[in-house]
Amino acid sequence: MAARTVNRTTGRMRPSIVCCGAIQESSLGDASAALLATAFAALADPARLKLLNLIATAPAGEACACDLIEPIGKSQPTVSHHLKVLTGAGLILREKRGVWAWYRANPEKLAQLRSALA
Amino acid sequence: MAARTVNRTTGRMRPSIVCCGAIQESSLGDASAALLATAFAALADPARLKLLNLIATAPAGEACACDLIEPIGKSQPTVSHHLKVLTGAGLILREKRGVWAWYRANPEKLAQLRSALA
DNA sequence: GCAAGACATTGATCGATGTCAATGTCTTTC
DNA sequence: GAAAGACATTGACATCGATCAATGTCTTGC
Repeated sequence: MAARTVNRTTGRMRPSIVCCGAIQESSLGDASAALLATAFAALADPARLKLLNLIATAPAGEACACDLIEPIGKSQPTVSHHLKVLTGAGLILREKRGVWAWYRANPEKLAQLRSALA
Repeated sequence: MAARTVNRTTGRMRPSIVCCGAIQESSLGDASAALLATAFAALADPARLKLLNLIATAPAGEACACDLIEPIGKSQPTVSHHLKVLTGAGLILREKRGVWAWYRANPEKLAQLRSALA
């Protein structure tokens, strides 16, 4: 198992870290597997997928927490919990503005997970 | 919420079904969210990510179950359970050949999940 | 500073899930 | 057909996670 592999198309060296093509990478390590599993676990819930969808498709690319409770159909603490899980996984970013909390999607993290499935 | 959207690059109509760009799609439905959540749940475990990695990087693109127990470091029933979860999610395909069970990755399903994160 | 409102946190409950020992079901071989 | 071996299934247990009511912590207006 090589610590580094050569990208066949670019010819450049590609370090065998978590961020790229984890499934196709040789010998996925314990730490990498745990990190990826946590990220995918954040997506393994219908309510969180809906939240991420609502946030990603919101006008101006951001959504207020106050507008996310009704469409989810769960209690305010439950929605807050799910938003915390998504934030903790790095899938969404939180910004407190006055009394309100605004969330927007994190494209880099989504791209990272996408490439992990390559 | 539009039932159909137009792909900006191709100009062709794109049906708003589960398979493509679920996160960016408007109003993710209950059924779609549940299906996607199940698929991501199958990836939300380090042992299963390692199994998928081992299978995807195996010579000839397939791996025998007998070769997957030792690298995972779990009991045989546990590994069998994880393989069943991955198979049930459609991420890997099972073929029984004589006494042995051979597994290979399902590229279509992986591509489907990748595009759901777009 | 007090009341109101927006989120977050806590504590409790209950179902889902990872794990393994024991056992079952096939297939192959002698 | 009996024995051996490869996986799968079952049952039991412990842990994790989703959910909500109650409560806490801020910020904003008055």
